[in-house]
Amino acid sequence: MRGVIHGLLRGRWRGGDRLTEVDAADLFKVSRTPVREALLELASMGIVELRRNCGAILLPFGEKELRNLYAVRTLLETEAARLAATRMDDTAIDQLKSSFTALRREQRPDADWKLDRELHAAIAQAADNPRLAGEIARYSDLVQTMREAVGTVLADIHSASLAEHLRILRCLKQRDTNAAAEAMRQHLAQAASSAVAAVKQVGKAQKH
Amino acid sequence: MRGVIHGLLRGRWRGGDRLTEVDAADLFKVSRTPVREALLELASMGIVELRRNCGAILLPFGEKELRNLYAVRTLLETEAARLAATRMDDTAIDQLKSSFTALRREQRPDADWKLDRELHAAIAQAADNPRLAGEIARYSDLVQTMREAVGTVLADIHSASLAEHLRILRCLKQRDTNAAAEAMRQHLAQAASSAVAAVKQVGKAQKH
DNA sequence: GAAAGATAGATTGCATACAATCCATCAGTT
DNA sequence: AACTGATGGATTGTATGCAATCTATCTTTC
Repeated sequence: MRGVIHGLLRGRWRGGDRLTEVDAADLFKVSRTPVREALLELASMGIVELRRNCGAILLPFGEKELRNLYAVRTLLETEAARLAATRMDDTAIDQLKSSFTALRREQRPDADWKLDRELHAAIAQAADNPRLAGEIARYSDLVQTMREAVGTVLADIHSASLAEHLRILRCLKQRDTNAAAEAMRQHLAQAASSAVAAVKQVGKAQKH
Repeated sequence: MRGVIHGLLRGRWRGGDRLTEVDAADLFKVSRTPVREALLELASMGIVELRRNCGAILLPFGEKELRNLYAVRTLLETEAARLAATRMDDTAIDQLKSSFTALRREQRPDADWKLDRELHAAIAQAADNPRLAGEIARYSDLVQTMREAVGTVLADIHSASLAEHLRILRCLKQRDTNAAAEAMRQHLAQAASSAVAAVKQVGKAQKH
């Protein structure tokens, strides 16, 4: 039950909090079985640590952890961008480019994330390495999960992202591998900074 | 039940084979519950694909998939080596070096893999990014699982690995980030070639 | 003959009960 | 007073039954 996963985090569990299977089951009005599977998935995503007969403890998630996460994500996605620069076909690039320019006209903030995810997925796909694409998708899901867990503060994509996206697409179109990788790196650095800022804001809010 | 995971593969399931939960449960004389969790873990490792009401299908695993896997692994581990070159402390490096030279004298082939895993784990640890270390451990486990699944053919570590290990340690000691990353890359390239050769051998053997 | 619908079988998703394991506390002994 | 062993509570690991869902085949209708 995927809802359980998000639910587990939407509440404000602080890092180090301990949650047993029965507690979680009671909390979400389901049996232990789906909770158990949800916890296993959360553990595989590195969000909780499962300790035998001790319950699941929610790992701390602050600036340091966020930067570590984005470090790995950057590693994966810059490589994908590098590979995509030689392998992605022009029609896919043009299609995405027009999607982004269309988005700019419409000004729909909620569609930003969707298109962002589409771009990253398309690049991962073009890298022609399903395993790499799978890892990228995993991290995309992870970020999405954390975003929902932290709340709406992270909902706004940073304003410069559109320009960054277009720059990535331009590099891909020009078949410039190094430039594409660098553009992706900078895009993710911006995203990381934005996420860190949001987490800090939430941290402050929780103290009040 | 981790035994189930290995057992699922130790048999010769060819890529595309379909296995339902009840079949697996009967096969290993356990109930569906642990089988289910094992399949979920296998799916998270990208070894099987879970299709609703269709059973788990074992993904094909040939040369292409192996090279894709090692491409991701190389990405993770070269970065770890790069980071470790500046952060790993001398005592840890020296300790590993002496372990390897001691191993050379003893000539115990079964201890090779263990020490190899220790080296990679130590470097991952030294990178000071628990998430990166976690991913590296995940891939180490994955390779180990595949190794056991394919059989004893992959059991022999390639002969040049000792020299490669020592070279990595030398680069780390010299705090040469680029050299350490390059040494790790070459080491993994060798390992990949060795694994590919073994898989091909098994493929031939299965045809007879 | 082809397509749409129904029906039966198969398969997974969830709930509950039970067994095994672990941890902490407390009593007893030196 | 410190250490060892036992005991009870808590927590996870596993088994089993039932409900929901999907797939494939067969039937019916046009």
